[in-house]
Formats: sequence, structure tokens, C-alpha cells
Amino acid sequence: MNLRDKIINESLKLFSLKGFLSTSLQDILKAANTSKGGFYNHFQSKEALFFHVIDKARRIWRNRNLAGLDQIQDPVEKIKQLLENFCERYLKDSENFPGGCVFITLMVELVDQRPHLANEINIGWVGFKRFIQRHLEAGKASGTLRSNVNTEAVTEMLFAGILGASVNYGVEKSDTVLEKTVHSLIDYLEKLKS
Amino acid sequence: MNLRDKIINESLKLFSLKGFLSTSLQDILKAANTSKGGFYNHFQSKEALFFHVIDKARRIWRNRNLAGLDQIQDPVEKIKQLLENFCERYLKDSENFPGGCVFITLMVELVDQRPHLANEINIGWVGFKRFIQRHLEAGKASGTLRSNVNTEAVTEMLFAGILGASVNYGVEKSDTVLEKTVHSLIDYLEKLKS
DNA sequence: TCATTAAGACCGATCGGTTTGTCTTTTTTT
DNA sequence: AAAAAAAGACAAACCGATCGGTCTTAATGA
Repeated sequence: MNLRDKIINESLKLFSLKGFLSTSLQDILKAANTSKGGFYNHFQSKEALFFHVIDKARRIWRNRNLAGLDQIQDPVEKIKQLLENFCERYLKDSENFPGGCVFITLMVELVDQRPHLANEINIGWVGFKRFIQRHLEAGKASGTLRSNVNTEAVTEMLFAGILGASVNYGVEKSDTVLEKTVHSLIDYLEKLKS
Repeated sequence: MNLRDKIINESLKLFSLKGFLSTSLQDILKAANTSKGGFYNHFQSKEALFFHVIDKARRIWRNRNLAGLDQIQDPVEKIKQLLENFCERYLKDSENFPGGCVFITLMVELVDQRPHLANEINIGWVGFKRFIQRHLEAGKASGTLRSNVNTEAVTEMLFAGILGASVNYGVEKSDTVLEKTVHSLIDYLEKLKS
């Protein structure tokens, strides 16, 4: 693996553990086994690295969470599979994310300190919410969900549940608690069916 | 107000915005309009200050979230009121918590960097979960909730929902989104009644 | 007078970033 | 093909600023 990719991969791990501001350049150089010269030959600044790391994290997120969804027709079943994926294929990946979901660590740290960096993360969050709500609406249209379901409110709750489960998993590192939480979300979704 | 309390109050605000590690002593001194001499006269270290800030935050948390609960008999109604309080009396308090729930900001930052500080926050979280589950069990015992309700799973989901709603509120600062999320949680609770 | 309180100079360590220098690889020229 | 020149990669010294913390000194009030 070339140095550039190694720096991005190691930074991804460090950011998930310590965030962006608390990860020093020294930390990154040590993890990637290089020097400042090596770093600044590939990245023009620490902030520039941030965007490359987010890009990489997003690609992993999509690979893990959307796996197999195109084989499912029913939109509500798609969301259920996504919740399962989030749990089994994404959050538990301690290889890339030893500190839990990197987006949450970064967002909480940066939202009030580096708004322009936090905004880059928020773009993904908004897209994710739209994805959920679109499928809930499709579920209503196809008659799977009751017609009086407030898709926006349910979307916000599912999203909050996922966020909270991620935070809690970062604290407890308990697979069973994570599964219980996510299955309660799925249970709630089931109760909205007509 | 004496200097000691002023330092604690200003630190509480700063910690909710930037966390513990990213808040420098300079930030605190400037906000409290004092000097290093003034600070170290009252606190033996920055870490010592941390525990006093947590103590203050906990007192505020209890005042706001438990308000009026002793006037309610039904345990499920108590939890509903707690959810309302969390939303209306606690999270929206931008006076003490301009950056949203200080416990979450601190926990996400410290869990992998200062475990002994994160543990102090976790003590409160564990107590909060126990509080919820105890009342859910009481609701089951009194016949309010269905007998097949898995109180542990529901507790984890309510807790995750609250965490996630707080994170999201810190990002969006939207009262209506917060209310929709919390009311979905209450809606879920309603569906568990017998 | 004598504690108490607070100001700020100062300490070593570390921050992100720049610069300089060396070595290797690639490209151009003859 | 061989020599010369340019470009790229990486190491390490160095920069000013800031970090948490110590210590001396001066003001304040009982």
C-alpha cells in the first residue's frame, strides 16, 4: 500500500478514536510510520486530509450498509435490512473504526468548533435521512405501512435511535445491547404496518 | 457570584461547546475574567475542575428532568413526563448548555482518551437507565404495560433515542425536529400499553 | 499585621506547518 | 545508449504559538 493510502487509513482509525482536533499530526505520522516531509508531500494540510478521510469513510459506510438492499423489493424490508447491516456489518467493524462510528465522533467534536468541517459530515446525514423517509413513503404508497404514519417523525426517531445506539456502543462496546436497541427499532417499525 | 462558582459555570458552557480537552485553560480564564493565579487558587488542576463541572451539570440535569415527577403516580406517565422535561426544560436550555447536552459532548470525546473521566459520566448514564427500567417494570406490574414487554430492550431503545435526539439537536438546533423525535418515542411507549 | 486572593512571568512540552537537504526515479537531450 | 536535468519522495531540523502547570510578587481586606 502506498504512503498516501496508509496515511488515510491510519487517520480514519485515529479520528474514530480521538476525533480530528485531538489527533495530532505526530499521532498520524507515528501510526503511518512516516515523517512530516512524507505527509506534506501528499496532503497540503491537516484539514485537506480530513476531506479524504471522510471520503474513504463514506465509501465504507455505503458498502456495508447498503449490502444486499438491491435484492429486496419491499421498501420497509429494505430499511429493516439496513438496520441489520448497520449493526452487523458496519458498527462492529473495529478494524476501520476502533472507536465506533467515525462520523459521530467527528460531528460532536466539530459542530461548534469547525462548522465547515461538520457541514461536510452533515451532508451525508441529510442524505441518509432522505433515504429512510423516501422508503417509508414508498411503504405507505404500497400499503405496507398504515396511511396515518408520520414518515418524517418516524424517520427522525429511527435516525436518532441509530445515532444513540452508536454512541452507546462506543461507550459500552456491548454487542447484545446494540442488538437489543436495533431490534426494538425494528419492532417499532413492525407496529406501523397495516 | 464568587470566582470559584463563576469558573465552574463558564467551564460548563465551554465544555458543552468544545468538550474538555479542546477547552484550554486560557478559554476558561478569559470567560471567567480571571488569571492562572485566580484559577489555581480554587482548583488544583484542570482535571479537578472537571469533576466539579460534572457535579454541577448533574444537579441541573436532575432539577430539570425530574421536575414534577413526584406528582405523578403511574410509572409510565412518569417516563412520558421525563421525556417531555428532557425536551422542554433540559435540552433547550442554551444558557447553561449552549452546545447541547454536555454529557454527550464529553463522553464522545473522552471515552477513548480519558477513560477515568468518561467513567464518571457513565455512572450517571447507568443510573438513568436503571431509573427507566425500574419504572417500566413497575408499569408491567401494575398492568399498564403488556406483560410480554422486554423492559431491558425498551430501556435501551429509549436511552438510545434520547442520546440520538440530543446529538441531532446539537447539530440541527431544531426544536420541531427534537419534538417530533421525542413524541415518536412516546408514541412507541403508548403502543406497549395493554 | 497577616492571611487570602489574584496577576502574570515563566517553564518544558507539544501543536500545525515550513524549510532545507538527500536520495531515488523519471524525463529530456545529445 | 549515455549523460544531464528535472521531478518526486521522504527525513529531520526548525518556526512561532499555545498547551497545562508553577512560582514569585503585588494588592486586598480583616
